[in-house]
Amino acid sequence: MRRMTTEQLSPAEPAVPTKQRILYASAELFRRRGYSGTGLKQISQASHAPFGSLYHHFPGGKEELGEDVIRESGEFFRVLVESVFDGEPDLVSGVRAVFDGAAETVRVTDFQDACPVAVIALEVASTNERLRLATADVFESWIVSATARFTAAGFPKRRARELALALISALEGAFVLARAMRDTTALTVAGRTLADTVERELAALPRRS
Amino acid sequence: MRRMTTEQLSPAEPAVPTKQRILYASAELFRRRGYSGTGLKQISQASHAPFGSLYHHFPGGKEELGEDVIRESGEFFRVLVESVFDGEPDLVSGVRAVFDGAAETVRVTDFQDACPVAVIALEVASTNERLRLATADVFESWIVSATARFTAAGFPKRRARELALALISALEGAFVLARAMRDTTALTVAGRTLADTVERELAALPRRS
DNA sequence: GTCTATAGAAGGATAGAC
DNA sequence: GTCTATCCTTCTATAGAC
Repeated sequence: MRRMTTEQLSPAEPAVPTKQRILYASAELFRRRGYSGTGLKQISQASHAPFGSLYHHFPGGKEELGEDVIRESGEFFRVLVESVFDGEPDLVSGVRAVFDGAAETVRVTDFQDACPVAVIALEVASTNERLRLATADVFESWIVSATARFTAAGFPKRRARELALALISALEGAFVLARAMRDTTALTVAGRTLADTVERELAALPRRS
Repeated sequence: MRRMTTEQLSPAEPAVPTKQRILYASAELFRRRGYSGTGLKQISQASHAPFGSLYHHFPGGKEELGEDVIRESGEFFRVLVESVFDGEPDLVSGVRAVFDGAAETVRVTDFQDACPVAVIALEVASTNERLRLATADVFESWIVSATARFTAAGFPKRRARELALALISALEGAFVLARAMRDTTALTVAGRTLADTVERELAALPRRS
């Protein structure tokens, strides 16, 4: 599967528009050092963009940049996870593949990368309503996306959304543990546990006509 | 149950030793504004301690203070969760009570408080080895604590630890979602999902002699 | 739209009087 | 142990030349 990182999208090549370079570099820095822990000068340097360009492309300053990073990263990961699901024969193996893919990614990046949405969500949920709302919107879009998978597999809508919530919760939480402990076991175990639940409930579902 | 917050432990009363006031105020600020997002001058102000006292009690500066906050908060929450478990008649209702208690807490604090350990873990796991190690130690202590509960209920040690990992992952992840979305559903759903898994596996366990 | 320079505030840290 | 004053760096943001 594709690696769950945006690293390869932050080149110094002039072919990539300045605004995109800034966005990608910001996402990389935010997910590793946090939102508060990342300075605009660092972003300017990492994106090979002069400092003034940041305020040209993001007149709202760091906050606007943060919001754009959240929303773009959210979209990126939603598409990525959907592609992982699409590459699997059924829902249960799809769930396993998502967690195993995440485990592989954190291992390959030497436990450097976290989910930028979760990092910012934890940091600013209490203090910055604009960014909090952006993270909430992203989580909701992920939930809607996953819920559709579960309903398509036969779950009633209500239960499908609950399982989507449980999936994303487990994934984000296991990410935190795996990175802190430098051990991917939390991710693989969380994935298998949830996959087992889905499999069992799926088998107990009444047959569709 | 007791509220999952240290708020009440950060009084201005001179009866509380300065060092403790600093620790409590730091924990409060870190969990709401993050580690990088909290300044030492803020801590000095919130703890009603002169700035110099910070470096008197924590010669290692912000990093030492951060480590102490992680380890003390970790111990605090471990004891708190154990007391919740002890107040329930069995393991399954204990699991539910922990998640429901967490949901109640975030609701009561108006979604202000996160888990300080998770916040710092996400922020600094890649950039500060000392703090990363402290968060890893805390997570490990939680896992050990939860594993003991599961083994006592009859699970084999290997599976007990897996369930402990799944529990803490789900709890931390649901915390992130609940706070960002200002909705405790993620916590209650994650708790119920995990409790169901535990209940089912418990029933399938061979009877103990 | 690119880039430099700098303002003004806040950051962590230290020295030293009391 | 308490508290004030200050140092130097870094932060976000802005002004303005090109």
